Amino acid sequence: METTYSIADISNETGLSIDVIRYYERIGVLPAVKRKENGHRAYSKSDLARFTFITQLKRTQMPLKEIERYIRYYNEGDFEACYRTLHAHKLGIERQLAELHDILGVMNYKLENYQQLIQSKE
Amino acid sequence: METTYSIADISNETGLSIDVIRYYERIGVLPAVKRKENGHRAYSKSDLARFTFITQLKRTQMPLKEIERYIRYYNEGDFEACYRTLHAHKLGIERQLAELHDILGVMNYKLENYQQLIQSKE
DNA sequence: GTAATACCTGAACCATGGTTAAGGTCAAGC
DNA sequence: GCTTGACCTTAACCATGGTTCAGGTATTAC
Repeated sequence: METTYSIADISNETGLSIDVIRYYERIGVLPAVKRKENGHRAYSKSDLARFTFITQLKRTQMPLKEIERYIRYYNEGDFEACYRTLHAHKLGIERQLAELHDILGVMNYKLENYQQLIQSKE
Repeated sequence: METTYSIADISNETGLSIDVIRYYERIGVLPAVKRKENGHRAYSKSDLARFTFITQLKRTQMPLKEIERYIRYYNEGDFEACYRTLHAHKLGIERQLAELHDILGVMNYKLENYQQLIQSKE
């Protein structure tokens, strides 16, 4: 009664294209998984959970190399390294959030200027 | 009494490397500026202000092509297009902020797990 | 005069993150 | 038995965003 997922299922769940999933596996970002007799990849539930988290890391602009390193630490059981990597990355995201927030302010100011410019021309 | 800035000054103010400034000029992202008699670029105060804003856009991951398009609209006096471009981009940033925020939540959860794992091993 | 500094140009090179193409296997439905 | 669909592999190709190199000019400092 083991549920397995095809590569297309994983693509649907994670939003990655099928080609990208194979590419990530090739470069070591997504771990290789079991195959069915016909050679097709058969993903387990825990594979899916892992992949979901990895794609979340990717959405935060974590470079593939760093994701790969993180995965490696995890596979080696070096959870302190996992912690450190994740924590450092989190600080980076927080800095980025703060910066984006500031820039939004600048953009709002510019947008107002443009609005006035446009209205005064009508 | 016109203040001008060298390319090194602009590099210091914007955080872009000198090479990148020349590269951006080449691909049309940063407008070309006046030269001194010796051929060196002489940036004005308004150039600096523009470049600062452009580098802010870049920090929000706006692609160089889109920045270039925005600059073009501006030079053509098409402020409505400027407005639209900026506004659309702003919505994108807001979506990204929301997503990053969610993922931070996931990361905090993971970090806690790792902490417990690490402490239980000590 | 010569060295160091600051800039200039054009062109080659590079890293990252994919995408596409060519050719093949396997199972299901008609 | 043949087409369709889902998957497979290897390898070439591509876009973006730079970086580096080679060779040259002008200014200042000694």
